[in-house]
Amino acid sequence: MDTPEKNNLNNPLSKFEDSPVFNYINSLSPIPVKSIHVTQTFSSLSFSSPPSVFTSPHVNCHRESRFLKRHNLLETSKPKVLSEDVNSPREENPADSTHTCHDSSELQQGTEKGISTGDDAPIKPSNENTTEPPLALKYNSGSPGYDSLICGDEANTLLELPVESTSHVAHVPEGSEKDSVEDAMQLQGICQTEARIEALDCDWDSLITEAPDLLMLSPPNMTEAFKGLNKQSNSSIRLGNFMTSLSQSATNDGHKMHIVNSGASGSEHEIEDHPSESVVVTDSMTNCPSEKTDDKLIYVTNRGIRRRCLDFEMASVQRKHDDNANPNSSTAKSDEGNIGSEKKLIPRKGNGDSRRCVLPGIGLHLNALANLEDYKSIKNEQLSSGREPNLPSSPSSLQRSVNQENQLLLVPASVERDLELLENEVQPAEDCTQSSVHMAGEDCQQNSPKKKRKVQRKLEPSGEGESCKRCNCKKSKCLKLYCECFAAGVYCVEPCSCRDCFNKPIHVDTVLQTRRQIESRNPLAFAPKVIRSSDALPEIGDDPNKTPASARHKRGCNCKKSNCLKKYCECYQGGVGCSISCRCEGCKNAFGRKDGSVPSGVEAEPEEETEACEKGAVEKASQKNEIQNIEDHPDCVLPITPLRSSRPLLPLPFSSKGKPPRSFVATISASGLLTSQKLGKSNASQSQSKFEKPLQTVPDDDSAITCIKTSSPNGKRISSPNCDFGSSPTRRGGRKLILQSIPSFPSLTPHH
DNA sequence: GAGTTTGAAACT
DNA sequence: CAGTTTCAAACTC
Repeated sequence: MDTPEKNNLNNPLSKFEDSPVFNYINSLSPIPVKSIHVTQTFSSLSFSSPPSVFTSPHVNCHRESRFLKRHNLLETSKPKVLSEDVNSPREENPADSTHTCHDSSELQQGTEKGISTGDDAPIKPSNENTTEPPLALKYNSGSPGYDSLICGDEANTLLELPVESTSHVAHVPEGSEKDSVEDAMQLQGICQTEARIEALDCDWDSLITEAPDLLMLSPPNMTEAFKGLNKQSNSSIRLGNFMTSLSQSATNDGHKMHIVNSGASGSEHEIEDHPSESVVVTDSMTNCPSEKTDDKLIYVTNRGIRRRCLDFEMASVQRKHDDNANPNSSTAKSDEGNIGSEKKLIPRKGNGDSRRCVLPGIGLHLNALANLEDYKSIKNEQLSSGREPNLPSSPSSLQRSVNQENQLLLVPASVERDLELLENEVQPAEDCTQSSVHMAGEDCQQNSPKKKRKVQRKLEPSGEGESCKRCNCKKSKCLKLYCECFAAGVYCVEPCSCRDCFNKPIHVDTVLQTRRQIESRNPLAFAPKVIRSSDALPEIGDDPNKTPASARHKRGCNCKKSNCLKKYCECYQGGVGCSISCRCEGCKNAFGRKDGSVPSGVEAEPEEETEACEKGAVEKASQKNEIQNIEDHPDCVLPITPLRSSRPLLPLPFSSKGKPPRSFVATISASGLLTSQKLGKSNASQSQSKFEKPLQTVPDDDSAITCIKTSSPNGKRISSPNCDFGSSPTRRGGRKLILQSIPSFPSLTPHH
């Protein structure tokens, strides 16, 4: 176990010197080759990737968090190791390497699900997020450990998040075994540098200008890293060149990744690839300044976007990034890099919307997410933080981070602190981040599960709750729709106070199976309950139902005592008005009554509308709605639901099929793959409007997809969310047909 | 924090 | 499909 990797590691260094990096640095255009490799690996991997039920964002986050922690630990403990000897780190942690090997082997062997077993071990830890020195050590130990972790986690993630995640994962685990190994080797050395570079990336311009200094100063490691890369020497000179190249590349592409990659070599290729893969995301990312700031961050964000799309995916991606970074080297550097990225990420969040962050759940509905930088950032954050990044929620934190970004570049330590703080705060919930995108942090921040929950609920009754899903299940084992996390397609996270929870990466198989069962029963079971479409307005107009709100509840509520004025009412909770499909009694939904009457002006925009009375409620609801929408309808919200994203994982298969169930779609979209598409139709506009960055995903599939599912297997009123928006709202009239025609299930269940 | 209410989810 | 039970969130005290 140890030996091979070690050997590889050692060799890599030499490789490092030899080709990629050096050449890269010298020439500046290294990207292509590696990136290509990466992509390939990804592709292979991605396909192979198993179906993860949800990739739980949480999981990913945890992992990431781990990474971060690990990184931190490493950094603190072994910052220089990498720099000194890229190889050494790997060697140092033979045990780790072994772990990695196992994981990787398992992953590879298991390819899809086999991983789960292997993953379990690794995953659990990751899930816990709790600081794990061991993990850190693993990572530190070198890429191997790192890889292992990654493999395990990633494997899960991969399984979960086939496509994007896979890509990331790919390099680590299987795929790119060779490549990965080499990359890892290189990465170790490079990673450190990259990490720093990334930090630098935060502000290329500034960095560039300052680069020399920064490199020299802030990143002593950088220099070291470079040395490591080069193995000594000329780091400064090369750095100078490197910097210039980077600056150029950064400016030009906006993909810092390239630069980094070039510098870093190997692992980074992946990054580049990712961007390409998650085109939308990447683009968005690139666009965002913040993105630039963090190469890795970008990666992560991209990944995150893809994922969160699925949070899971995101997490996986992030992991990969982290892994990539880690692998190399120095975990320490990698860690640093990660950290840096994270930090940066955080900042971005702060800067960007992220605060809002982050979206929840899986929510993960995520097309938009992909688009949204915020979403990305959020995801990244989440990932970095751990499962649930809390979303950094705290704006303050975000802001801090933002401000820090620059500082970070210069002053890593401070950044780290921030990151840690963020992590602590954030960890709670990915969902939050997502859901909260707007609300952001409110919820997420909470620490204790119960408290958090309550707090969140109080704070963010509607949206956030979802976004940061945290359940309190006692009997369902979190394997039923009763469980919000499960329903959202995300893994339960630490903040959850559930008992006997099986909704964890460790139990991926169980989760998937259960999910399948549920989907078999009701294909739309995991679809967003509330379909919002800003676009829907027209529909609304059309809709007799009157849902004032653009959005609607997929099934409609059945309230009898709450008058649809409390969260008991899913419509209300979702911030949408009741519609014809609702069977509620005495409907007084502030967002729109079943009869069509609009309570108080809610019609146009529930969120805005509700004002008066229920403003609070309404607002909350609206917020939730937004969140939900996002989650539920990736389309609408960017970030959307991690849930969806998580779902998407499952869907991946669907994707192949072509028409994932909405949930699937959502998830997919989140992941960046398909997601946007779905939304595209109905929600795209909305999402865009809100996020504006939206992927705008390609509508193609979406339309089809969206409509497709409307027919519910179960028969309860299911209108595909998408359809709903698009068609349904209008009501079923014509659209139902369409829905029927569409095979929602296939996409969903089929896979597994 | 404990208990109650509520309605969705699950079951029959 | 309808009725009942189970469940956990939402809510209240």
